[in-house]
Amino acid sequence: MRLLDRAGELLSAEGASALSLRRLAADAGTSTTAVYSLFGGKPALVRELYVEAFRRLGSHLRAVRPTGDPATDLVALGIAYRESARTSPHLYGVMFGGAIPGFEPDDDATEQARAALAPLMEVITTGTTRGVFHDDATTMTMGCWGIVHGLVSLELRGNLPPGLDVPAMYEQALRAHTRGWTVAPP
Amino acid sequence: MRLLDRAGELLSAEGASALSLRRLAADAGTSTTAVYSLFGGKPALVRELYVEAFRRLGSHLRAVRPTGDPATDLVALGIAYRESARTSPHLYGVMFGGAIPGFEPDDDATEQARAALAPLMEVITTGTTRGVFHDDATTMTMGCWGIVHGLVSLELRGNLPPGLDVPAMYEQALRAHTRGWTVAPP
DNA sequence: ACCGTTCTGTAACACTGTCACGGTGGTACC
DNA sequence: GGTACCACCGTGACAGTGTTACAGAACGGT
Repeated sequence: MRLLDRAGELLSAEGASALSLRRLAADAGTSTTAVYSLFGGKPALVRELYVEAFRRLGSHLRAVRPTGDPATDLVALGIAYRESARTSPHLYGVMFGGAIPGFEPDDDATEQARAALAPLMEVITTGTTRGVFHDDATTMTMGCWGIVHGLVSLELRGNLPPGLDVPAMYEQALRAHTRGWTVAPP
Repeated sequence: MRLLDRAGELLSAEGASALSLRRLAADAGTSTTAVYSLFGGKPALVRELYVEAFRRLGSHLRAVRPTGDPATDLVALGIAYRESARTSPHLYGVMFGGAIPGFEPDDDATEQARAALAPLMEVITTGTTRGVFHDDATTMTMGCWGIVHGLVSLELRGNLPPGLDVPAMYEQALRAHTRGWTVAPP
């Protein structure tokens, strides 16, 4: 599907506001109607980009091989998450930022989005069964996703203070966060 | 300024896509040109909403009185942050979600945004001087902002799994996170 | 009273997403 | 081979959007 590929390129290169149906149709050598007959409208086309972006994120996360130590695996997963987001920030904006107005992911799409976090969930469950982590696995998974997504989102939007060594701060924050789940709650 | 108030109401009530200059001008009993003579365009008007939203967030955070224990203060600040975001999710989308296309905060606006986190920074610096926390204060502040913003953002976008007890999970994640900064790194 | 500045409204321009209409291509069936 | 069907496509229109040039209107200073 050339339309979808070109849409991804256009989005990654020039942002969400450059992704117009007319421009997309002209670049793909077709007309705007093709988007409606093939997908059903612009939100439906963006939905495909949405699930494709999460699929790509999932494969990035699946590429980190567990070392056996869940704590270091968590940090490695977080770094892979950040790298995946930084390779195409506009795609990350589609995933979480509501970059395209009028697009809200349906339940099936959000389910596929959550499925991208399977490697994270696996590392955490093995950690809890081994007694390295002490809390509920789902709760801890959300905590890890939260800090990773939060820091990446703040970085991409320019909310971090200028002159900050982001990779060092990021890794340090990830280490501290995982440390918080390894010690037993009082 | 009636235009600004109405813009905030319109945004909070019906979302970013309902905030059109014509609708706004008709509601305020004026014309779209007023937005250009008074602000300089729609992005400039949204900029005012942006700094106002962060001012409101800052006052919410400043309303929590420190108890003397930095760890519990951090959790209280996180809960206040979440409540402030949930009272007007669309405003939160303007702050972080890029809800209005074409609006990017300038350096001055992002500086005012960062200033809203002053209460968080204060609690952390007092914690580090007392020896409760062991890392760099700025790094830890970003970590706290990251997990809080990340979890709130995921919740507002519907990315958390259905049926999850969000307040309980949120507080537990915050406690684990602060615990990670209280123990000394190995 | 005059002028200059500032604000306002009207109307237009260049866009956008969306859809009804007519046509075109390929495929399945007799 | 001929034909009916159906999915797809392009043209053109409609209703919106942000933006701005231009013509008045209100205001204050000289």
